[in-house]
Amino acid sequence: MAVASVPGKTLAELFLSPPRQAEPCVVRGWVRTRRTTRTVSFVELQDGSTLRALQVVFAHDRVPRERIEAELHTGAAVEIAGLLVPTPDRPQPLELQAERYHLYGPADPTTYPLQKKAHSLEFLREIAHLRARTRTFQAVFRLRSGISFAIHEYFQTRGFVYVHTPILTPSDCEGAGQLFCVTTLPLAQVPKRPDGQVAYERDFFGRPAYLTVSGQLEAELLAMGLGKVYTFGPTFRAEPSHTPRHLAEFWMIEPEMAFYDLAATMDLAEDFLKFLARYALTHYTEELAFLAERYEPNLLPEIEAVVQAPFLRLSYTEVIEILQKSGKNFTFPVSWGSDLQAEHERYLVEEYARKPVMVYNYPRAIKAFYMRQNEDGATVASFDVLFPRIGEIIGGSQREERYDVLVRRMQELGMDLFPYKGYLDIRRYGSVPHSGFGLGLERLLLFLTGLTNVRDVIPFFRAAGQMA
RNA sequence: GCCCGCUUAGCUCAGCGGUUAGAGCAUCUGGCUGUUAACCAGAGGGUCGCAGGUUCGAAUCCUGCAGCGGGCGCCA
Repeated sequence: MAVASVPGKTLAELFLSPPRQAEPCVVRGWVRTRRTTRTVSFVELQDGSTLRALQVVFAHDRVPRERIEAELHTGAAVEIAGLLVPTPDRPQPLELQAERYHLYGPADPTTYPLQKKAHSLEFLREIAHLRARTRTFQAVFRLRSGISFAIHEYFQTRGFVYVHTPILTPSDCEGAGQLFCVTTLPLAQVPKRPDGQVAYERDFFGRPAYLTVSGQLEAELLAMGLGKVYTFGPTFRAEPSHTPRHLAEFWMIEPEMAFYDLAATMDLAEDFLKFLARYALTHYTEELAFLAERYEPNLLPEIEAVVQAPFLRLSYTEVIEILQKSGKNFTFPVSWGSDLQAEHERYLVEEYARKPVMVYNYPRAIKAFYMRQNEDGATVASFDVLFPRIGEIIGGSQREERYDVLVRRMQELGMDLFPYKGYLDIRRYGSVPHSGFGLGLERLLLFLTGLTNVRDVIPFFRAAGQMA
C-alpha cells in the first residue's frame, strides 16, 4: 500500500468527534499491544495525541495472520486504512476495521526495550530517547506544553512584555549557585598571563563568560522601561546537587514589575499559580486522571486545594515562633536568623497549614544583595512560596531601588561593583520600586503531575554527572 | 559535598553461607469463534554490577570501586 498523501486524523480528533456510522479512515501511529486469536488480531494503536489508544481489528481473511504476527509488534510504526465504526456496546467507543496497512518502521521485539507493561521511571531514564513512546511521558510532555502556553497566556493578557534575556552573561549573579564557564580557549593549554591568571582577554568575548543562572538582573533593566516584563527560558546551575529536585539545566519563569511592592508581587504570584493549577485541571483532565491513578492518588484534591484555598501568608518571624511552639524535635534548631530547613518547611506546609504557604521578610543576612532592606534594619522584602510535596516553588522579592542603600550593601558584602554598572545605573536615573520572582517550571510540573523527580518532567535531563 | 540503600533473566522482583539459581511478565513455538494488562500449553534465556578478600564451599559475609535511587545541604 502506498503511503497516503493526505495527513490522517489524529486519534484525539477521532475520539473527540466519533463517526455516527461506519466511514473510511486512515490512521498513523505506533503499536502499543497486539492480541491474536484464530480469526482476528487486535492492535492497539497510539499516536501521541491522546492517552487513549485506537483498537484496530484485523480479520485474518483480509490481512494474513502471518504478516501481522511478523510485523505488528509493540513499537512498530504503521499506517492503517480501514473502516472506522462506532462500537457503543464495547468497552471502547469506536474501532477501526483494517483493510490494509503499511509498515513504516518495524520494532524488533527481541531488542525493543519497551514492552506492553508499565516500566519503572528509573528504567525509562536510561532510555530517555524512547520515553515519548510511553503514556506517562506523553501525559507529562503534553502537560508541560500546555502549562508553557498558559504561562504566556497569563502574562500576555495582563500587559506583560515577554523579554529574551541573554543565555551568555558576563556577570556572576550573586547568590544563585555556581556557574558554567563558556570558553573557546583550548582547555589542554589555557593561555596564561605572566602572573599565572587565565588570559581571558584572548577568549571569545575578551572577558570571562558564563551560562546564565537567572535572567533577573536583565529583566529588571527592561522592566525599568517596559513596566511589566517576564522571561521564560533555560537557566543553568553548575551546583552539584544530587537530589530529585535539581537540574543543571532547567526552565524558569521570571516576571519583573515596575511599581510593584512586595505585597502586590505576592498577590501576583498566588494568582499566577492558581491560574496555572486551574488551567491544568480544565485542559488536561485526561492526563491528570492517568497520572493520579499511576503515581499520586491525592493529585486532584491537592491541585484543587491550590485553586480554592487562599495561601497562608506568614512573616519569617511568625514562622520562627510557630516552629518553636510546635513541640517538634527538629534536627536543625530553630532560631531567628537561621534559614528555614527542609524539615521546617515541610512541617509548616504539611502539618501546620495543610496548604501552600508564603513566607516573607526573611533576615537580610541569609538573602541576596539585591533584595530591598526593610525599615527594621534586620529583614529584607523577600518571599518564598512553599508547596506541599515540593517545598520551595517560587522565590522572589522587592528589589532594592535606592542607589545608596544598594551600593552600601554590595560593598558590605565585598562585591566588585564594576560588572553591575548598568544594574546600578538604573537606580541613578528614574529609579522606582519594583519586584519580581522566579518560578521553576520543573518544580511546578512535579506538583501538577504527581511525579517526584524533576528528571521525569523534562524531555532530556541534564544534571550533575548525567546527560540523558 | 556528606549520610543511607540498592545492583540476580529483556522488565519487575524472590533467594541472604550448603547440590545443576527461581517466579511473574516479555520473547519464541503451538493452541484458542472479538480480544481488551486476553487466555491455555511448551521452549529458550543468567560470567547473580566490577575487582579483591574470608571460607572446605560465596548470589549470600568483608573491603574497595562504579552505576542508580533516596535523605541532607545549596536552591528554582
